Amino acid sequence: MTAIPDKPKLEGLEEKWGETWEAQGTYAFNREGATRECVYSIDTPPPTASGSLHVGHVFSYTHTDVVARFQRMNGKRVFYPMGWDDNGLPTERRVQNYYGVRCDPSLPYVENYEPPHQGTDGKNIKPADQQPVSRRNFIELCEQLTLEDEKLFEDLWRTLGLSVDWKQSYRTIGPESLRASQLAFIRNIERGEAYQAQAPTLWDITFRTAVAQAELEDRDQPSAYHALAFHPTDGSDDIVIDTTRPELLAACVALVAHPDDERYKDRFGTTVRTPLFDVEVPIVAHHLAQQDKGTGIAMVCTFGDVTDVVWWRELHLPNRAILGFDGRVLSEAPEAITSEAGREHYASIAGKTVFSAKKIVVEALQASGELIGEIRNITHPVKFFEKGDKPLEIVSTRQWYIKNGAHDEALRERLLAHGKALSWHPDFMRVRYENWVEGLSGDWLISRQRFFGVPIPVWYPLNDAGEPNFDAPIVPSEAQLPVDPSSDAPSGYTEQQRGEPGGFIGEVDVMDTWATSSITPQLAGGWERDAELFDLVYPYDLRPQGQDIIRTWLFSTLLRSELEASTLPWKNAGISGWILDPDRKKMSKSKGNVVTPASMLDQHGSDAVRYWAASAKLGTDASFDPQNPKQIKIGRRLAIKVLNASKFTLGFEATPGATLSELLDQSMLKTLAGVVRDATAAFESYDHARALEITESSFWTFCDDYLELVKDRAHGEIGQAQASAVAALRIALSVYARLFAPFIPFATEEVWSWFNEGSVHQAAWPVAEELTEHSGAATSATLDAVSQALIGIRGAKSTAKVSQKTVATRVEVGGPQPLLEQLRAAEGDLTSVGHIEELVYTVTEAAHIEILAVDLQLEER
RNA sequence: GGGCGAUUAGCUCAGUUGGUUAGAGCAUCUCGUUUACACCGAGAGGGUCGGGGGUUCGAGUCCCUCAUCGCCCA
Repeated sequence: MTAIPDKPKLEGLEEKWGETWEAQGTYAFNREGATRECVYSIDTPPPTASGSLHVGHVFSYTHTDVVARFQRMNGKRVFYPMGWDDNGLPTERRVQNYYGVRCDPSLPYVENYEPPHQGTDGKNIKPADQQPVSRRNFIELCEQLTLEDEKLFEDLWRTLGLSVDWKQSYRTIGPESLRASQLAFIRNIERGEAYQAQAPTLWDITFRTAVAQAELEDRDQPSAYHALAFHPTDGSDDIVIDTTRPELLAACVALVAHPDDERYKDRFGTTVRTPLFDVEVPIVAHHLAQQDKGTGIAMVCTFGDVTDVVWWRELHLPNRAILGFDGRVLSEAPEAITSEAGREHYASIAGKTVFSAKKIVVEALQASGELIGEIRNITHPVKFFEKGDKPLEIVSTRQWYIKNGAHDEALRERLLAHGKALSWHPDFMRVRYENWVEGLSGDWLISRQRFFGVPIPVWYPLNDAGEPNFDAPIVPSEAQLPVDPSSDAPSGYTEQQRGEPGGFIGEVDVMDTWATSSITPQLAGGWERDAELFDLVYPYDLRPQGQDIIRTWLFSTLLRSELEASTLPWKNAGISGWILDPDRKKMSKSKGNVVTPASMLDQHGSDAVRYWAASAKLGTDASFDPQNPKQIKIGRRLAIKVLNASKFTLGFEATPGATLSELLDQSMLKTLAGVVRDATAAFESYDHARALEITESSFWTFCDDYLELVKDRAHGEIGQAQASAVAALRIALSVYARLFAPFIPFATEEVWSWFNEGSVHQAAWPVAEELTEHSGAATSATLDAVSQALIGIRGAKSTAKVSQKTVATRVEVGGPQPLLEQLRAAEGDLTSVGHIEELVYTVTEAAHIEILAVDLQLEER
C-alpha cells in the first residue's frame, strides 16, 4: 500500500504505474495450467510501423484495451499480443524518403553502407535524386527503420496504458512470420488454392507493381470524349464511336454494342477498319455495352479498363497490348498493324507516355479527318491504387493468386456462412462483409513486384535453352522454410546452377502485405510452432478493427482460416468507428487537422483521453475537435474526482469488522449492486460505452448525494452509526475503483494502492453479491427518498439565493407513508446535511417525496 | 445506380422488448468558497425527437415515403 498524497494529482501516474506494471508483469499471459475456457484471446490489429499513429488509433485501441481489462478482472487469462505490420509498400516509401535511396535489384550488396540521408522530415526526395542501392542493402534499411519506428509506437501504447503482454509481440517481417506465411502459402499451393496465371492485371505504373481488387479506389478525373470514325469494310457509312482513350486506338480489337441496340443489330458479325492504324476488327454484341453512353457503340482495347478485360475474355478477342510496365507505349507495334501508314503512326507514339501518345494520336486523327466534331470534356471515375497517384493501367503479366470465392461458389457460400456465424459488434457491420464477398470479381492477386516483403517461396526450372518453365514451379519442403529464392537454391540444385540452362531461377516477387497480415491469428498464436499455445488461443475470442478494413484484413483473415482449417478465426468482431473532425469530415493529414496522439496524452493525461475514446460505442463515428476537446476534459474531471473522493473516503476512521447497521448505508449498497449488474451486462454484450455511462452517472450521484448525506456521520463520534457509514463508503469505493479500472486504469490503480495490496487490474471484477450480503432487506427506495428530499431542500435554498449552509428552521416534507418511513430512518443524516432544525412529515397523495415548505433563517450579513 | 448508417436541447451524444412529464454532459444564466474536489458544488432556463403519411388505446422507438449528411460497393 502507498500513502495518500495531500493533494492527489493525475500528472506522473502514467510513468509511475507503467513501470510498476512492467516490473510486476501485471498483464503477462499466464498459460500455466490454462485451458481454452479460461483464456480470452484477442487478435490485435498490427499497426503499420512505417505510418504514423493518429487519433483514430488511440480511439480504437482503447476500445480493445477496455475489453481486455474487463475480461482479465473477470478471471480470464487474457492473451493480448501486439504486432507490427512492417512489410510492404508503405515501409519502402518511408525508407526511400527517409534515407534518400531507391532499390535497384541489379546492384551488388555493399558492406557497411551509409545512406545519403538520415531522416528528411517528410520531404520527398525525387526519384532521380535517390541513391540506387542493392536489394539486400535496401531491406537492411527497412529493417533498421521499422525497428526504430516500432519502439516509438510501443512507447505510445504504454503511455496510453494498453494492457498488452509485450512479450508476445510479433512483426510481420520477422523470421517466424516469414516461415508461417510461406508455410501457409505452400499448403495453399498443395491444395490447389494458390496458382499462377498470365492475365490482364491492374498495374500501378509508378510503383511498377500489380494491385489487388481490395486496394482499388475510384477517383473522379477530368477526361474527354473523342468521336472517332471507323470504316466498315462493306463500304457503308462510317461508324462513329466515343472514347476517352484515343491513345489506345492501336490496341483496338473490336467494336461492341448492346445486343438489343436497334442501331447496330444488323452490324454484328461485320467488320470495320480502325482509323489511322487501318486494322480490321469485328463488331460484336455484349450486354455490358451501354446504349445510352456516347453513340452506344464502343471500341474494345487491350486494355483500357476492366470492362475491356471482360469483353476480351468473354468474347474471345485477341490480345493486342501496347502498354508496358512503365506506362509507356511498347516499342514493337502489334503484328496486326500491317499498313505502312499504320506502322508509321505507331512509330510516332512508341516509347511515349500515355499522355503524350494521346496528344499525338489526336493530332493525327484531326489531320486525317477521322476525329469527328469537338472534343467534349467530362468527369468520370477512374480506378487508382489507393496509395498511388496515377491512374492504373492494365497489363498482361504472370501473377500468383489465391482463391477467394470469386469463381468458386462453394467457397463463397462457406465464407458467407462464416460471416453469419461471427458475432459482429455492431451487428450491421456484417452487411459490409457480405457485400464485399458477394461482389468479388476475381481471385486474390497476392504477388507484388516489390522488395520488402515475404518472398514467394518457389523456383522455376530452366530448360536447356535457359527458358523458365513457369508451369512447373519448384516448391520447398516445409522443413526448408523460410526460404529466400533469390539467395537459396532449391533442393537438388546448387547455387551455381542459378540462371544456367538446365538449372533454375528464383521467384523475385514478394507477397502482398495482406497475405501475411491475413494470418495474424496464426502468427501471434504460435501456429505450427507452439501447438499448445495455439490450442489455447485459437479460435480467438475477439477481432477488434476499424470498419475501413473489413474488405481487406477481416475478409482475408477469414479466408485464410477457412482455407487452412475450415474454421472461423474468431468468435466476435468489434468494429470501431471513424474519428471525424468538427466538420464531420474524416481526419486526414492533407487537411492538416491531425493531432499527434503523444501530444494529446501529454496535454490531457492518458485517463482523460481513454475516457473520450471509451465513451463512444463500437461502430459509431466520434467527432473530435482538437481546439475544444470537451469529452477529454470531462474524462479528466472524472479521474480527478475519483482521486479526491477516494482520499476523502479513506480519511474517515474505519472500525475493523464493522457491521452495516444503518438503512441508508444498506440502501446505497443495494443500489450499487444494480449498477454492478447493469455495467457487467453491458460489458458482456460488448457495449463498453454503456458500462462506462452507467458507472459514471452512478458515481456522480454517489458523490453528490450519499457522500454528502453521510459525511457528518462518518466524521462524527466513533460508534456503530459512524462505523456503518465508513464501512459502506469503503465497500462502495472498492467497487467503483474496479468498475472504473478498465477505463481510467491510472487513477484507479493509484486509488487502489491507497487501501489494497496488489493491482486493481488483477482484482476480481465486482459482483452484486459482495454488496447485497451487506444490504440486508434494504431497497434502493431509501436512498432514493432521502436523496429526493435533499435535492428539494437544496433547490429551495438555491431559489432563495442563499448559501447551502443556511439553517432551515423548519422543513415540511410530504409523500406517501411508506416513503416517509424510509426518510425517518435517515433523519439524522438529512437534518445534518441540510442544517435543518425541525423536520416535519406530512402524508400526501404524491407518489414521490416532495418538499412542501422550507423556512430559512436569514442571517444578517 | 445498389447497400449500410445517421438526423433528438446552442454543441456532443444516450434513449433497452412501443408505455407516466424525452435524459446526460458541455455551453448559458443564477447562487454559493461547506473540514474531498474552484481542474469545484448547488440550482434554473432550453426540445412540435429532419418533413409527411400510416399501424396502435399509446410512437423518439414499428411500417411507408421524402429530404439532408456520411461511408461502402458499382
